[in-house]
Amino acid sequence: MSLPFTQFVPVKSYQHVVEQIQSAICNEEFKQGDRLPSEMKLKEMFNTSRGTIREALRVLEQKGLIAIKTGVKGGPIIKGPNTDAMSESMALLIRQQQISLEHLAQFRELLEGFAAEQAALLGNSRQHTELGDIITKIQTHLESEPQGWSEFHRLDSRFHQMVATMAKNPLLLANLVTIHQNVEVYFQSYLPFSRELLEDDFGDLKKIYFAILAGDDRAAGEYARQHVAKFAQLMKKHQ
Amino acid sequence: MSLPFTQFVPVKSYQHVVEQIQSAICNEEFKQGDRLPSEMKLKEMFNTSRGTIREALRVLEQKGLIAIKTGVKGGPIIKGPNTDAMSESMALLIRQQQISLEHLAQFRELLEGFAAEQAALLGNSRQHTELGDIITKIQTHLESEPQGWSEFHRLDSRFHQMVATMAKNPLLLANLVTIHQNVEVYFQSYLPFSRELLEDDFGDLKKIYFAILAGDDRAAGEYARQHVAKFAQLMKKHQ
DNA sequence: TTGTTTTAAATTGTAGGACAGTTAAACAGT
DNA sequence: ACTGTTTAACTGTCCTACAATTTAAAACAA
Repeated sequence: MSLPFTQFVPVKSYQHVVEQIQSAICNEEFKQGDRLPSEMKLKEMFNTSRGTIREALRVLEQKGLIAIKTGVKGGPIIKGPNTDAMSESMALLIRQQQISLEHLAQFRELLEGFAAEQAALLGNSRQHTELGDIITKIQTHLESEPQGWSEFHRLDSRFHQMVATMAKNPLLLANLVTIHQNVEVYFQSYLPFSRELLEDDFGDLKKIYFAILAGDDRAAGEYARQHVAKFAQLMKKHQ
Repeated sequence: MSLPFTQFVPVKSYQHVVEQIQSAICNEEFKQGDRLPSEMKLKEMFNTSRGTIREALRVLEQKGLIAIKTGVKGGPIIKGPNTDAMSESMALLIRQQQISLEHLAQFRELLEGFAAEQAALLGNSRQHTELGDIITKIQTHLESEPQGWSEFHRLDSRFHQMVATMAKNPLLLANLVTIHQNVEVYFQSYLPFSRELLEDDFGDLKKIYFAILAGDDRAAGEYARQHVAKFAQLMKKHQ
């Protein structure tokens, strides 16, 4: 027996504030960098107390929608769309041991492979040039006898992000960026630096790059998947 | 020239509170359902004001770590690990970037296909039974001459969620749940109800179910992808 | 004029107090 | 055994006050 009644959930007033501001942001009534009114003004606009406004702002901040600056000409500032909140919630799940390195690697392999395939099919020549530039920069970096991962990581991230961008699906891009940010933590703590590994990694990227350039989606996807799988294996071994 | 100095970011006191409570939760010093001390007690434990504690609790709530109950024996309650925050942030990104039906459908096809493959490989017999139960329930529902989508949707969601669960990757599950929720909006507004479609849809689910039962990952994945693609096509036509 | 220091004003950060609203549990009356 | 009442432990909301931070303007010095 199920009556068509739903539970009565009292809505707290800070939630009204959150919802209205969030809607306004999603409807693009603010541009990135715009300042929201100060707490005092918001308090009057919503006819509520400053405490309530502050609770709402904390929530919006946590959602990655605004940042807050102190001082004159400070206040709540609209942030553009970003993966901060997604990345943080994923990081939290990893800390709570709900997501393991294997889970991350498996999901990444799926997405990275697909992204490379799509990039091979959809990439335009301007993007091919841009991808080539990154490859050249890595080459130059390699010739400078680097002693650590950090600079390589930056360029590697840019490469993968460019590939994901070429795949022209923002959902795919957002997920890959988020995963990348979280994998990096493992990377830095479990993989000791070695010249050999660096060159091996660069070799993989080159293979992916040329396959994309040739429009060979099957090969690009396969190389990308192998690349991700290989490094996941390595990290697991060192863990 | 880059000196090894980093900018000084003043840490707000509510963040100390958030970090300490978050660490305690991640270190499993609380069990799911445990009550945190009341705002008054926390205020004294952290030697701060109630407002600061409340801001911290709002953040923890937003992160999906606690829920708050009013009244005596109420207060902040520890939630178990969950993907609420991740789903919400992903949903927000979808809203903000106005991600199209095509993007959603493409991504869903990729994930749903993989999930079905993995479910065929990893599903245990208890899960097979559970999936069968859902199929039976849909069968019963069909025989009751339904006049709208709503009940079918509920069962369809459960089916797909069960498949994703069987794939044993929480990232995949969180993504699929979120996408499902967001696709549903399109579904409800663009697809007029029809008995024929309902039966067609049910036929697809049955094919996926039997492939999973047989452990045939290739077939399960292929059917799942076809299923998603077909409905995306239909919605696009009616749009 | 130009560069530096001081001052003022806008705005968030923190603290404290008051009271209303909500709820579980104990108690009382039938 | 059921119903209503009281109590106490909580959160929800509002208010006020002052400290800390930052920009901009004003005053001052070279």
